[in-house]
Amino acid sequence: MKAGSSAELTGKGEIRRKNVEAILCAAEKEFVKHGFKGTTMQAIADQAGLPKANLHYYFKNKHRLYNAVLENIVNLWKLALADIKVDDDPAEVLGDFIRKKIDLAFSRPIASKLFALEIIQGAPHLEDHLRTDLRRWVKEKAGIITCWAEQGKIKSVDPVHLIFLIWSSTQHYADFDAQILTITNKREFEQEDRTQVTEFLTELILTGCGLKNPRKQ
Amino acid sequence: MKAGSSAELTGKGEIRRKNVEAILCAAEKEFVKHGFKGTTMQAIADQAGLPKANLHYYFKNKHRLYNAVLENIVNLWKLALADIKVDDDPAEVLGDFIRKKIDLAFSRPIASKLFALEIIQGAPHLEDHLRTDLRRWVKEKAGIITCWAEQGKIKSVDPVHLIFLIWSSTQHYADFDAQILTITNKREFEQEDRTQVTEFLTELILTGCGLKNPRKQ
DNA sequence: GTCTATATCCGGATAGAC
DNA sequence: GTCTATCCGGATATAGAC
Repeated sequence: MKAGSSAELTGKGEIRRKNVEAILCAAEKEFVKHGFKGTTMQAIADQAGLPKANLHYYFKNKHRLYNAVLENIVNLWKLALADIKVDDDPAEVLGDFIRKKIDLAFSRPIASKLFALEIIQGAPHLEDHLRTDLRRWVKEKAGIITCWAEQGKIKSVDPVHLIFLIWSSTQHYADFDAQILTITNKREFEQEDRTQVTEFLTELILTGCGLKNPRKQ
Repeated sequence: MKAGSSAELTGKGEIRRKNVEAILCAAEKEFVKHGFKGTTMQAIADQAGLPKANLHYYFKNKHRLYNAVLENIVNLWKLALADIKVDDDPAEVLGDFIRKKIDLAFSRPIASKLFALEIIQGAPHLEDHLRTDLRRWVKEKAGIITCWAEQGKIKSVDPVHLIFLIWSSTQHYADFDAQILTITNKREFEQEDRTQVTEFLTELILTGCGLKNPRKQ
């Protein structure tokens, strides 16, 4: 059968898609556990249930595979960067932002961890994204928060540190889950925990900004 | 000359102390950059300015060396766990705690990062510390915060999540420094940044707890 | 106590059979 | 398109000279 044929329903494209998916998923897990250098192609192959040579067939080398994993994660992040306008209500917007970040942390903890790992190790593969996309976004949003302060809609707080606070406090539940679960003596998070964290952070941060939580009572 | 002799002023103990110190310091840096598996003894030796075989002389193997590094870090953490009493003033105590954590983050960023790395990767070497020391500490302190709430000294917030919030928001400045510096377009933190972060977090978190910042104006 | 030289093993990558 | 067998560089650890 010739390569590239699309005669069959479950054609080669389908197998490829499934294999690539399995490899990316396995790679994410392994890279989090042992970092880029510490992860072996063999371990990823085992996780994915494929022979090692197939990984090289689909991705050429370890670096390309790693970059593919990271790219997926950066895209997730971009989706979570809410679009805020000056006319919006501060309490609503900040609340939404907190909720969105918590959802990401609880639904994709491994992606969150790999992102954190990269930053901790000096962001060697993410420098571009940080310097362009993220920096622009922070500048824009900080400007809007400053406007709100000038209009008396929000207490005058440093907007950039406020953004960092929301990032750090929400991401913590993904990155440090091992610590949190051990300390609270749980095996894994439940829906209840997610709700509780959302309420706690929304309430405390909004109050800290001199805002009223619109969802409270 | 016999081993164990202490005849000389700069005796063998002194050389040992200096070498061990250099190795531990170099190891901390390398382990953060590449994780446990990804770090090579050769890289640590180069960093420390010693031949590789000396590392094995002082530490026997890679695992022992890693554990020695971690032990130092856990001790740092224990020192930062403030001792709180029910009769203390909540605003003073929480402010002190925030300040202490920020000082640790800014003065020992690499130690902070290695600790974070361990937790993110599932805390394989720290489980004991988390389950015993840390869990006990959190339980105790949470109890005190609950007492404060019952006495009306502080708004009724979830004490455990409040502790996590202080940990995450302060540690963020060490662990994510690459992201923060890139976004704010700086080369490194200055004393001014440290002060600003302290004031921002103290003010926002205390306000969020319904407390007045005793150091403000 | 220090360091060179080396034994042994493992990981990334590929050649080539199927 | 898939997988086995293999090459080669590099890592841990140690033996043994100094």
